[in-house]
Amino acid sequence: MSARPDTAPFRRLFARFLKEQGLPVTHQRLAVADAVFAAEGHLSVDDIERSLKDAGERIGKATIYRTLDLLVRSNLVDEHDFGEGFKRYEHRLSERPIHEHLICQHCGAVTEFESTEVLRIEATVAREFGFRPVRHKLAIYGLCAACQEKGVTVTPEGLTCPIETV
Amino acid sequence: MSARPDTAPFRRLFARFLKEQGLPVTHQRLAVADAVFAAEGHLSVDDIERSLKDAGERIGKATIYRTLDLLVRSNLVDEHDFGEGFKRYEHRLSERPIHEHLICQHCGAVTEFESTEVLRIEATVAREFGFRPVRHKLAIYGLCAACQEKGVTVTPEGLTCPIETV
DNA sequence: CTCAGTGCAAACCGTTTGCAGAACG
DNA sequence: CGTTCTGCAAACGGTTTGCACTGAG
Repeated sequence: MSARPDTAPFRRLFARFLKEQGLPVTHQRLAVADAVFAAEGHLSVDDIERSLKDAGERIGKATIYRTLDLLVRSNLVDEHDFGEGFKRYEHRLSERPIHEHLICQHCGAVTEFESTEVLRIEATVAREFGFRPVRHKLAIYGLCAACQEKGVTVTPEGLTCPIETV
Repeated sequence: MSARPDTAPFRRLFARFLKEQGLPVTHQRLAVADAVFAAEGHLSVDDIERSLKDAGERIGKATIYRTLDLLVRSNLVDEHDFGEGFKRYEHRLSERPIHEHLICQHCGAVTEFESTEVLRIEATVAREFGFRPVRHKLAIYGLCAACQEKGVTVTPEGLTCPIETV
């Protein structure tokens, strides 16, 4: 349970970004950044708020949202939407700079994986459509191994394929 | 401008789905289904509401949302979230049953493309993580060809990579 | 006739914004 | 000290829900 890496270097990076943009380096901004950098998973705003409260910080939700916007703009943090009705945030300082997500539709577990094939797809669309890719999001939804072992199955209730159109 | 395919067969499919589920086949449900089947692009709820109003239908927003839920459950319609703060809906009756999206960050244009490589990626994660893929979403964000020709460029304001972590 | 569906409006909930007071530079 | 930020609370906007009424079966 010693998974608390030193966040100081990351905090310093964020401070540098703020200075470059001519923005004040406030205690609250550093505290929010710390909360995100210290965590490993995909954090909701509620997660961050709780983490700050546990750390004894008294920071309003509005400030958290405003700081997350800065963190995303600084490229130090990625914003995700896993279709839960709210956003999640993940720092980019792991050893997996580009990765995709596997989302279990039953338990909600999120697994990360890397795929160089997506880069090939990007290159293909660049060639074929003249599109200049900047960023991509690949999410695969399904059942994780643990849920399959528990005997969970997806219950299809829709019309079955192939669709007869006549 | 004759892009108005016959929606009757699709409407019949949806009616069949409703009957299979023991749900009443109402005028409103068929009207919403028609509006989605008749359109080609990725529709917002506002688009659908407007289309229904233009067709002389007086259908409340709540009914549109409730019917879209049924259409998605029937597998006749896909739900998308392109990060605009609301959902978009697209019927599945085109000749591109599985396709991915190219989203221009400047003009918002959405282009569809097919990629068999994503299926290979799905197979890989199935093998590697024991994950059973059901559905995926791949969206590539960047600049479309038209915007590039207009001289639009992405203005990076964040810290530049690679990130020095010390 | 009965029960589910519809329309309306209010509730919901994550997120954004306006403003008086606090803090960075 | 001026400008920007912060916290609070109210506003916002897409979506959902409660309820009296309508309509499908």
